[in-house]
Amino acid sequence: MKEKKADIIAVAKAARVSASTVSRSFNHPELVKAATRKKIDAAVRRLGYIRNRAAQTIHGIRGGTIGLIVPTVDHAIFAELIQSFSENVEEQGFTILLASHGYRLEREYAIARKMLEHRVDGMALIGLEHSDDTYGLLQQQNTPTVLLWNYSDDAPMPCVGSDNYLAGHLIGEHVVRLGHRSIAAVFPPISGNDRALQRLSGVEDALAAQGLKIAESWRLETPYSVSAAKEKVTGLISLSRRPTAIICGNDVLAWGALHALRRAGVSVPGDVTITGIGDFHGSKDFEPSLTTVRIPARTIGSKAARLIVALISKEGDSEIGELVSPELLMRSTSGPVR
Amino acid sequence: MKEKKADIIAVAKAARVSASTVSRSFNHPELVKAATRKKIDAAVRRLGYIRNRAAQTIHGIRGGTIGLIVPTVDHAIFAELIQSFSENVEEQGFTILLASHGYRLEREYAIARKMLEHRVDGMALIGLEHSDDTYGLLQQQNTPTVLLWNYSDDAPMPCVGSDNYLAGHLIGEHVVRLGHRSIAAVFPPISGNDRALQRLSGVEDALAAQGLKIAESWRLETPYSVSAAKEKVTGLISLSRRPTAIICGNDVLAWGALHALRRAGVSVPGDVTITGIGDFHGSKDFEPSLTTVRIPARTIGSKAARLIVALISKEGDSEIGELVSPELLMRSTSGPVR
DNA sequence: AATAGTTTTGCAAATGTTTTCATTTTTGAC
DNA sequence: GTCAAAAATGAAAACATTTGCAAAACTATT
Repeated sequence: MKEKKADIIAVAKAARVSASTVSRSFNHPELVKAATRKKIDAAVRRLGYIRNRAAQTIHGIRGGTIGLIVPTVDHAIFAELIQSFSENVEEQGFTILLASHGYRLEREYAIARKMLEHRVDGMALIGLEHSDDTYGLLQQQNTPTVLLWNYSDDAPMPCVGSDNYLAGHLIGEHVVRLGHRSIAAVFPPISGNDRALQRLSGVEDALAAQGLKIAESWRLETPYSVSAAKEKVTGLISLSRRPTAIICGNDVLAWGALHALRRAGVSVPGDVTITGIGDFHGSKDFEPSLTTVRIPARTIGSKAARLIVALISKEGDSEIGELVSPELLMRSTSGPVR
Repeated sequence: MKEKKADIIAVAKAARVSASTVSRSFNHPELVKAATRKKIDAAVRRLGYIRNRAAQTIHGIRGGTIGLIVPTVDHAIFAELIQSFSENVEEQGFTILLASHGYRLEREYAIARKMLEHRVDGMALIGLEHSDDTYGLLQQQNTPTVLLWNYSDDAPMPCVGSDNYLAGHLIGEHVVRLGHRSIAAVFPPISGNDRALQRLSGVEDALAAQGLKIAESWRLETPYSVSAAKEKVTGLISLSRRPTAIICGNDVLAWGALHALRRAGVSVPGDVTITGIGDFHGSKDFEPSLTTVRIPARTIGSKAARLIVALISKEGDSEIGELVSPELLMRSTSGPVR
């Protein structure tokens, strides 16, 4: 265990060539004679040599890492996005450096800094809402960056995502069009979460267009979890006056609502309409299947991956991002008010 | 945009000290006079300097990264584990380098190699089943490594996880104890997935202890998804002879089964008993609530984080890992055969 | 005001690579 | 068998840091 790990010089000695040749054999194999390459490969194998990326990064060579900062990994919503993004980025030879900030924007700044210390080739953040420090840092270091999940024309950086305001608007419109007037909303906390805020605004505006408004007592805020939503909704429907529709900020909350109603023996959509946003895995196959707005996480992930790689390699800041539209999916949990 | 990024020498010049002092001010602040430190900090801020970890890694200094390779991020099961692991590891100042291999063990080897090139301080892998190459590589480089999710006394490396065989056994036992004799199983593909294999063996052994066996036609293999499971189970219950219990390899599959039965109007647990394994978010609040075996992902994540950090800092390979026991949770989807 | 400690700093070497440029070796044509 | 051109290799400088050691600058003591 004492013998230090092999470095390029050890390999060179073992193969009876110079270090330069070994280096070349790795980075520009076409410049070294096949026979020599073979000797080197053998030596590499024999010594268990593993090149040191850190040492090459020092020469301004790209390290092949992309920093990805998410609020949390543990949401169906992000898990799918992360998977798709990382899959696509790995295909291009990059590895991702992942961290989560738990919806605390100062943490995000600290993490971004640390990733920059590691000299990531690019960065990806969730949402458009970030501290000025974070934006400043990224701009000043001019690190290729993409903003995921949300799209806006006047975002300060290239972004790939959906229009969350529109998503909210679509679902709000759908619900009022069904004739609902007594409408409740169940949303996650909106601080540090522009996605949720925009969805809610979209819903509110859609209702307002018909002169409707969500009563204060029907506007529930709950953490992202089936269990919290179920509890809140159970409380909601035990009230004397009960809404005929409950618009949920995302599918997980809608699942919670659905379970609450089932438990209480309230029929969906007969008595109450439930809607989600997101179209997560499982929503389509829920019984009854969930009416929601599709926000295609996989598509966003892969487009974002393509964009960041382009940004990194071409240094062309021409690209401004991409909007992938949300789509209303009318399924079985929504129906006309009776 | 043309001016190259500030390096330590630029900072030194700006602060009118030597590079060594700047370096010290970062790494051993107690060795430099407060006033000097202040000058340096000011210069750092003014120039927007960000230290280059790559350059220090070269000096054998720990880079503060831990490689984490998972089959996929996009499973409730792993999302929770990853979140917990990364959270805890970040608290200790580490960042994780994440990649997924999609259940292909050769990919895992390639990824591990790449992470080693990045000189990660430690590695974490899912499960105990890995290619010999991977094990060899890690051993030979003697990189601190922990195996997550699965625990076995005679694992070749420290592991933190649950006993998946036992989990399967517990649920199998529970089901036969309820009097079921016609039992079906719905499991994910077991290739490259020792967790699933062990669970299945546990179930089978528990049944075998009572002389029971799962009929070939009742042994369903489905990808990890609500929708696939729902479809398979829908097929299963349309058969002329129908099982009285369906044991699912994990909670997601159980959800699919539950939806299938609901759809078909089959009562649970009246007509059919359903069980899961995992106790994912949402299983408790499902209606009816899912009988399953709890495998505490968060606990595993945090214990593993603690272990890998200990391994990295102390180099003490004393630690051998930790078993966190699975626990049977009898809820509402299982009942006596009628 | 001189001395002995102590605290701060700077110099230079070291780290593991890549790359430029020069040198050596090989090849092909005559 | 020569010679020029082409191909392959090596030497040394460069990259952004850290660190051991020695020098310089302070403090405290007399």
